[in-house]
Parts: sequence; C-alpha cells; structure tokens
Amino acid sequence: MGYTIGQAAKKSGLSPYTLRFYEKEGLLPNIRKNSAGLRVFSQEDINWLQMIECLKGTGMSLKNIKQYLAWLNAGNTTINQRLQMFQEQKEKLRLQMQLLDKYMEKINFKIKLYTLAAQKGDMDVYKANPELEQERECIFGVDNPVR
Amino acid sequence: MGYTIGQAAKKSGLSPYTLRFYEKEGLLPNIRKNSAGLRVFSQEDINWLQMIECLKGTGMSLKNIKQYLAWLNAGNTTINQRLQMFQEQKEKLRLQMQLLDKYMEKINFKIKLYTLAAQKGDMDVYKANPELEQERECIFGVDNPVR
DNA sequence: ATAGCATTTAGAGCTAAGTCTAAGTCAAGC
DNA sequence: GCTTGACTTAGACTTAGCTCTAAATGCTAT
Repeated sequence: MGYTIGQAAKKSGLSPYTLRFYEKEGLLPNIRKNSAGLRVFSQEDINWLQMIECLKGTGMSLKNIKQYLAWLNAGNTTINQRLQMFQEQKEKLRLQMQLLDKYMEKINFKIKLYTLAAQKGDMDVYKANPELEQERECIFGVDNPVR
Repeated sequence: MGYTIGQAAKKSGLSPYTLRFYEKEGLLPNIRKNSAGLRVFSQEDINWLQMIECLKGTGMSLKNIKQYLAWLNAGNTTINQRLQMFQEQKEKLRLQMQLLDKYMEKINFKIKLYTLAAQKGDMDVYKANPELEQERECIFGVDNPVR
C-alpha cells in the first residue's frame, strides 16, 4: 500500500531528486519511512503531489504552496484564507488562459504566413495576399509611435 | 518615431534591465543609438518584443528564440525550419491549454469545497455532501496502489 | 548653471527550482 | 557470498533569467 521514491517519481512525473528536494523544503511533511529507512509514498502523498503540480503549473511559487500547506495544518481557522487563495489562483489562471488564447492567434497567423511562404519559396506573401497585412496589424496591434 | 529604453519598457511590460539583457544576449540585434549614445526603440522593435513574449509565454527558452532570430536573418532558405518551429510551438501550446483546463477543474472543485466549508465553519463537508466525494475521486484520479 | 532624473557601460549578484556527487546501506538474484 | 541496482544523506553545483551596482554622461526644468 505504498510506493518507493522511484515509483512515486514515475507516478508524479517528477524526478527522485525533486521529490527529496520537496521533502527537504517542507512540501512533503508526512512521508513515512520503512524499517530500512526508505521513503514510503502513500496514495495520499501522490494526490498531494498532483495538487502541488496544479498550483505550480498555474504559477504559484513553492514558497506559497508551503504557506497553503501551513494553512492546511492549522485546521478550520484558516478556511477563509484557503478559499481566498484558490479564488485568486483561479483569477490568475483565467488571465493566463486569456493570454494563451492571444498567443495561439499569433502563432496561427505565423503558421498561415509561413505555409504560404513555403509554397512560394520566399517571404513576399503580403504582395500576393494583401488581406494578411490587415490581419497582421490586428494581431500585432501596430499603432502610431509618437515623435 | 522612436522610444527610449524607459518608454519601451513600459510598452513591453519588461524592465529596462531586461531590455539591456536581451540586447546583450543578441535577442535585439538592431537597436539604433542616437547621437548621445542612447538606445532608440522603433515600433518594429516593440513588435519583436511582443513576439518574444509570445514565444517565451508559450514555453520557449531565450536560447531557442535566438535560434529563430538566426533563421529570420538567414533569409528564405530557413522558411521550412521556421514553419516547423511554429507548428511545434502550437502543439506545445495546445497541450499546455489542455493542462490548464484540468487545473481549472481542480481549482473550481477546491473553491466549491472551501465555500461550503466556510459556511459550515469546518471541513466535514463530505458528510453533508457525499456527491462531492465522487467528484473528488474523478478529478484527482484516485486509483488502487499495489502492495 | 545647477539639481535631479534617465541613461550608459561592464560586470557582479541574486533567486527559484532543481540536479548531481560521494560515500554508504540494503535487498534480491545468480 | 558477490554483484547489481535502488535507495540513503549532506551538501555542493547548475541553469535560466533576470537584477542590481558603480561610476560616468547627458537632458530638462527652475
């Protein structure tokens, strides 16, 4: 009913080095050790690692994840802090997703451009496709510099 | 028709330090200098900075952005490499957006959980709302550990 | 014409998040 | 009983990407 550090590494997609590092940093406070001194990761530990991945992947620092852990350990008196933290994290994620949508537009434009250029063999695609110029200005937000 | 480093910093959201650093790294190869030796950023430079932000924001390293710049400077013979680069970047972005969707689900679940807990004043929300337990298992992907 | 602010340079310093090394322990298979 | 491979520790090292310092120069408003 437990995993070695190598198995936990595979399950979580992190390296054994990283798992030890997280433990050293206090992000994995309750890892058991067996009689031989080896770490034993429970399913709960793996789940917690996935929560860490979620928070890290949405831009939270390890330091702030540690703060969340402290709130978890502090019990019911910190429910409101935790709720607020997730609400802020959600807003951050929403903005990030919005930004990525914009980046996707830019990248799609470039793919369109280079696909035409690859067919033609050169970059003079605006001459043959003047509508691209307008799309470019729209996506890249060209404006008039002062001075 | 040009910006100082401070103005360019505001326009791009980067610090003057970062802009100088990028130039030092060869990511801004064509910044003009005026008669006093001050950098003059053109609108083209600002647009290029926005492209850098797009590539960086979708996970590309500065080193690889520099490679792209080298391809740009090399001319028409590198159109296919550039097309392939953007196609790979698009796929990477697609996967990233998929991941963020998952994270959004997790975070929404936590907000639901903590909102109920905040009303109740404690974390025993699974007892009152057993359907949450199932949703949790679905989102966190609990499975049966071996051994 | 002088104070105050932005800019310049080279190069040092910093932070976050790992990543690795060395020396040693342990269990399993041949 | 010996080798192999995964594990242990403390602590040093690495990398990416900035961020700052110091000393000098130069524009701008009073």
